[in-house]
Amino acid sequence: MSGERSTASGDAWNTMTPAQKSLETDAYRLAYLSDAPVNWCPGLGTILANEEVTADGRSDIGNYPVFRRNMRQWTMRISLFSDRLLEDLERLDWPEPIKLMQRNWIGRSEGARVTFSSSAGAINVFTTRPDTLFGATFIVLSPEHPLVEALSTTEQHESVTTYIAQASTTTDTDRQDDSRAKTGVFTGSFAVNPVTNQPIPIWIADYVLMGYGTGAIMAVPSGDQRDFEFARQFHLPIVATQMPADAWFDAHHIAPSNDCATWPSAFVGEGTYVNSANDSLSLNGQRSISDAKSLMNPWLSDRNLGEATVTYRLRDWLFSRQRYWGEPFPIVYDEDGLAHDIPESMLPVLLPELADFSPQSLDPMDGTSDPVPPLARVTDWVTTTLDLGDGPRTYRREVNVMPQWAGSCWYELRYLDPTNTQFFVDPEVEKYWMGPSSAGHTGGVDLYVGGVEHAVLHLLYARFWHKVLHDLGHVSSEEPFHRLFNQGYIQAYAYRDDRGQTVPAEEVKEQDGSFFYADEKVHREYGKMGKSLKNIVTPDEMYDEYGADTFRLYEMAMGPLEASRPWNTRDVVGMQRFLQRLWRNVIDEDTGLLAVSQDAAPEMLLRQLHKCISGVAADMEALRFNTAISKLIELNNDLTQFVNSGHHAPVGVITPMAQMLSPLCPHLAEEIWALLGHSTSITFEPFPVADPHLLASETIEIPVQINGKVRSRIVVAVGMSRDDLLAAAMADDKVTAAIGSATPTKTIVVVGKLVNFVL
RNA sequence: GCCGGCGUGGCCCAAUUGGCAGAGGCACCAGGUUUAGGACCUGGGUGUUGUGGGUUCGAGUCCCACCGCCGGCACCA
Repeated sequence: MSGERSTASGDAWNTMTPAQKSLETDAYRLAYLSDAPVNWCPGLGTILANEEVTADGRSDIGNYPVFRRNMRQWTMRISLFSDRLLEDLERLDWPEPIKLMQRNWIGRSEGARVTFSSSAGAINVFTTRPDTLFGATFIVLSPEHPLVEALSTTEQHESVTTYIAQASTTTDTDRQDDSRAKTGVFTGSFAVNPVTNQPIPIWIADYVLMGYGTGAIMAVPSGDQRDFEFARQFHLPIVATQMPADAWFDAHHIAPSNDCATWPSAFVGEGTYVNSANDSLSLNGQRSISDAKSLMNPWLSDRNLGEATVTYRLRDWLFSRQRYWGEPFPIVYDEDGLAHDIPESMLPVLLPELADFSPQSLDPMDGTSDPVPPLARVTDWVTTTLDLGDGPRTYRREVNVMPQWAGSCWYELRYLDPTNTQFFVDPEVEKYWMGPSSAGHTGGVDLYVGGVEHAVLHLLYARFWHKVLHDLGHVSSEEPFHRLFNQGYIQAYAYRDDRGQTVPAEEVKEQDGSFFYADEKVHREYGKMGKSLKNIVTPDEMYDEYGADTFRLYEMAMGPLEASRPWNTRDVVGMQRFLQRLWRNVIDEDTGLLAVSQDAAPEMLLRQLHKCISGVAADMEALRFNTAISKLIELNNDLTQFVNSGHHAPVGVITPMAQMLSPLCPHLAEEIWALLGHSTSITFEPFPVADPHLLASETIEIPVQINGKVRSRIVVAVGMSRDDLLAAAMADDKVTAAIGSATPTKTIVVVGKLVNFVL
């Protein structure tokens, strides 16, 4: 392959104007200027990426309304990576739910593009069910579809215009309310169904979205519930192409019939094909969808009427923001408006210093306002004179900035080599830390702990970015984060007033089981701690009152890392008490001096220590910090009893304790370490190793059950054989009393665990 | 509506993965002590493991159905 390609227009490259050339190359760029519908959020004063807009059409941050507007903006061609982003999920050690969320967001859908002819030219539709084409009895276009105007007949023009206007003011929330009745209007024109050659009416309706597929569908009411509802609503023909199984008819309490007039709903599933034949193609009698598709698709492509194709839900990434805080684009425009990238020697482009960098304040509800980036106000920065190779000329700087995600797409790489002035990361350094560990391994950071809320934001963007860097040869790894661990949410009570507004949770007072905010009664709910619910407890408050070690310990101890769990400030004190007990075991509070003993610890305490080491080591490995902490508290409680009975804490116990505690409460552990006389940081000390001899005990208590209920316990030697264990159990008084004269029908002996007699 | 996660003492949570329901923290109770009245010491476990079935000698754990809470997606052709 030479890499040569023809231009989109077919013109020869050297005959094209700079503007035409720029347009041509932009079609291949990963970052390109696009004039397309964007998400305009006046409440934030900026546009947003699709991923930053919630399902009900509001901003992910701040919960402001978002409006669809056409604007010229920088866009990243992430959609080009759809398949790789999807496939490589298989190779990642990530929680299944996150993978699923990314799969859903990418939304790969296999189907076919089918061409219908019409008076206004070809109409392309996307369908996942080309096998049902014989049942396509009408076409539905999105109200925003470019052919709508040309297809509207004179008689229908007025109702079409009215409908379009109405659809444009319908909010996304209303449009997605599936309990809403189907709406739509007839355009007056007809298209030809390519397999039946029959004219079918062309309608417009807002249940067809311009942003997905081609913005046009072939409606098969017998096989699609939405199309079915629409056909019933507007009395359009419904033709069955598959005969449902008898069970389907039974479930709907109707007699089997391929006359859809009696059907209560569309049929989706495998069924024998009917009514699906023309002179050169017959699906009749076929039983599987995939077989029918494999007959239909070649028939269509042989006649240039369609082809198998793949559609994605993932759209390109809207990359401009109208804010001050963000990386400026290294782009300037010449007097013709053409974009030029700033050469490496002139990088980085720095933000100008501003006294006022606040975003413009706009009415959050006014979708007609325009975004004005703060940088546009800095006229002497915007206009600049540069020599880009053809002498000093005046240029206009790009005034949009990059979104916050731009930096989080590669910070993990920069962390590897933060002082390097030649490369963003030295290739050897990247290879060492993040390179693939074996053939087929994706590479990436070994463990990444983060919240689920980044599932289709940061975690998708960073993967895309990393693949671009990989393709360009800058990194050896194919993925940024090989293993992902999702910590749970911290949850807390939140309160709303009668208008549905959240009120600051810390100012709410409880009285007789009801809750009040400034004398107004409010309603309690429960959810993720965060700004939107105004139920945040800031770490700063915790540091002030309890210190960072206590705060850290509490957060780790309150439950499994991956579980969401409620914050409870009054529980925090427990961790502080633990640290204080530990401190008093090491330090004489009256003198402030170290009070540890060089004497060997008694065997009992040593055994407890090594049991603790063994357990904590395993817990740490599995990220079970909550159980690790409980084991350390247990050991410290044992130590407390020893100290309170007139001893000093043995240094042989305190030293490994400090080492184990260092990752959990680093400040206190470091302090103890220094007091023990060490001159280097505890951070670099190894984790203690348990002594197997001190872990093994000589005897063990075994429960003895009669019919599965514990009736006695016997103490036996560790490793006692099956026969001896059974004999020991039968010799127990309580057991013989319980069995009496009966003969056990069955005896279960699990060595080292239990004995069970079934009577 | 669909998908995922979770339901264990008053509360947050453990339970060696099918084997004695209880490790740790909060709260509570009793006693002790004190310069300690939200930070001391000692002792105390308060239960139909969400509900109903099933498998098993044995179920918090596995299977089925349902209920509740949390999160995600939702006219995606």
